[in-house]
Amino acid sequence: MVGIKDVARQAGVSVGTVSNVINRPDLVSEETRTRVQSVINKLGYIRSESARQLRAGASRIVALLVLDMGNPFFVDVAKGAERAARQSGLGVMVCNSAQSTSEEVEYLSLFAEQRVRGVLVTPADPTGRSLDALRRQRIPYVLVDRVSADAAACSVSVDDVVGGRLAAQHLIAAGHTSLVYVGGPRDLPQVRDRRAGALAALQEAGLPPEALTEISADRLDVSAGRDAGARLLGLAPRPTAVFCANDLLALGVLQAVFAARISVPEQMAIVGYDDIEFAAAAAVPLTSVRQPAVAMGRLAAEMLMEETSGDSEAHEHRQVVLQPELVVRGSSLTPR
Amino acid sequence: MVGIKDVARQAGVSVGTVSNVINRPDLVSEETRTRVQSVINKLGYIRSESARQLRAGASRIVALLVLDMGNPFFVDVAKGAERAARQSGLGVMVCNSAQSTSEEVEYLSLFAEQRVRGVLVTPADPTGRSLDALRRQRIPYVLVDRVSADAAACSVSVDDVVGGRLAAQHLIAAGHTSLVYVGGPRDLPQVRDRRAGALAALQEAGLPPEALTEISADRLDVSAGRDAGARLLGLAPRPTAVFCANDLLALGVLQAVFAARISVPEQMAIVGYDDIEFAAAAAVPLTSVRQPAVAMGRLAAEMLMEETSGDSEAHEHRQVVLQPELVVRGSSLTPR
DNA sequence: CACCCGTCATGAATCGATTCATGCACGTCA
DNA sequence: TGACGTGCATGAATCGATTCATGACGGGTG
Repeated sequence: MVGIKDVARQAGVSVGTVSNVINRPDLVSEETRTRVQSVINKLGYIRSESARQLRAGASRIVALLVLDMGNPFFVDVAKGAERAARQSGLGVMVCNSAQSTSEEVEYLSLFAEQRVRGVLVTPADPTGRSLDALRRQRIPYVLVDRVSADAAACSVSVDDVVGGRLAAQHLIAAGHTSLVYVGGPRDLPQVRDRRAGALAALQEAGLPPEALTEISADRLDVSAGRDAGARLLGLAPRPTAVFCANDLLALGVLQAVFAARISVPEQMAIVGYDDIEFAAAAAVPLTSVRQPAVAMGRLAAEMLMEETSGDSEAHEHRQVVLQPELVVRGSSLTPR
Repeated sequence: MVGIKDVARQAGVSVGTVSNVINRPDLVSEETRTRVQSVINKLGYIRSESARQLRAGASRIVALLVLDMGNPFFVDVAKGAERAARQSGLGVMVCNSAQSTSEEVEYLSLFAEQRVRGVLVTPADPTGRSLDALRRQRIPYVLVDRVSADAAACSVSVDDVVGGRLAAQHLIAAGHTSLVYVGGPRDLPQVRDRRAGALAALQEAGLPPEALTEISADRLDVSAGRDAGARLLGLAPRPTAVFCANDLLALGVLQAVFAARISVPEQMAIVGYDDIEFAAAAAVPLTSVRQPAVAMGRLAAEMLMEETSGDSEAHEHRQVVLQPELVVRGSSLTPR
């Protein structure tokens, strides 16, 4: 493998000069620069990131750890983060904790070994303990889609209470006086907050808390949604309005409801959450609460870079909260 | 940041011994080992991957470069690759070329700088030129979902001609005598091969090549599918059978067809490709050609590790071709 | 007692790029 | 002419872990 020394020898200069050609070309005379450049091209020299990194102390990679790469919402977050990072010359390593605390811990220690520049993470560990490892190593991190409980880090999130309220208000305005919330694992703040928002909307409309029935799925994916849909259909009287903690669940529910030949939205209105592309593409387009996923990824990356670029003592952690937006589609239109 | 030297000093041993405790514990006496271990824990020492890597010459990371992370098919491939790599203690860096040759080139050079252990790639560049960079750097790579034209590398793919034939045979068996192929960018082999398979099936059934009408989408995603669906509806006479190059397109077509109040499958049968989870979750569950995506990712990673572990001279490149499978669902049931 | 062997620990050399104190050559100005 | 500055190039030191030749020590054997 050709290294900087080979280039230096071929070009008849010192290694320091080659390094300068690459990193501070203005310090090198025109003539030397072109000569060295041409040798670099001829030999196909590619500098070793590990050597650079070793010297510099930190890598040029930002890690992104998400809960579920099978959820297009996180794919969008990744897209936003990647774009922002690339603009600053950083690479992004996207990893999937699959909502498992142990996977999360393993990945975080992998990141620590890599001396990544920083980590963008939607934690799976409800205790937040797994992040201690990062703190001990002084690796900056930004919480994504989660508010930092103790303000120990920056965070970018979307107001899930508002989102839940928007969804429920919409259903209430359409005349529904009771609704079902299809949630997921209780320890996910997202799941809890969306429910809290829905409850608040009911209360504001003068409806009792009992107007909200909850069905709890054990994962947040389509097949869990199908199971939830089956349970939903077993309820008596049959619910007329359903709000799901995310679109994957909603699509599963939709499918189960369809299979039972119940028409949407006439007999049952369904609202999802995230507004993934497949929500609009469902045969009955899904009403959903849109989250600015790409923007969230971008902001998170930008905040991380802000933190790592300035001097770390002066840095003040920020909590950015974005607003969700209701997107009304066919699955919840007011029946005439 | 605490390094191996700090550990050595605290534990009263040499750096070499600390290294041995970590990497070859059997060479160290019980007593020393536990003492060093406890110092490691106390100080929170985490070894620097960059330093290891610099010495070792190659990193412990495998790169995966896919065409579209928005396509759940590639998410599954990533899942398979990740699982296999993790079992061998390797990390996976997943990146998205978004079908852009220039992005691809940038990422590949990033990988080269990182001295990744190897690359799993579904090339976007139709010329295959972008891979030369890897070859020059002697970075092993495995083609995913693509056959190596010149056998210059290993590859794992699925027989797309067979897949296309399966889809078309199914439609022909249901009584359709002409069909529309909704394809994508012509330079993607996947798109071409699936079409070729469909043509072959027509021929085998004694139907003329004109029985296949082609509509070409410019991307392989849902919104391109919607556009294609609109064009499809403009055809006269209206087609009764549609085969799409992937499920994203098919979902878009389905949506457009639904919006036009044409019933599926009674008035129009639709078959997709990939069998992503959302295919089954569509309100009219989509008939699709299933590809063993997770297995493909796993195999690709395994072949890469096989290539990198043995001595590279002895390695013989292999071309593994998997078989697709038709999954019949509601979108194509034979009308009674 | 001399010798050998096995078990452990040592510490210098190494990987490749960056950085910075040093110095050379040339030009300018007093 | 000597002093000084500027523009460039130099090469040794450095980052942190691994590796390996070396050697210390203790026990067993002839």
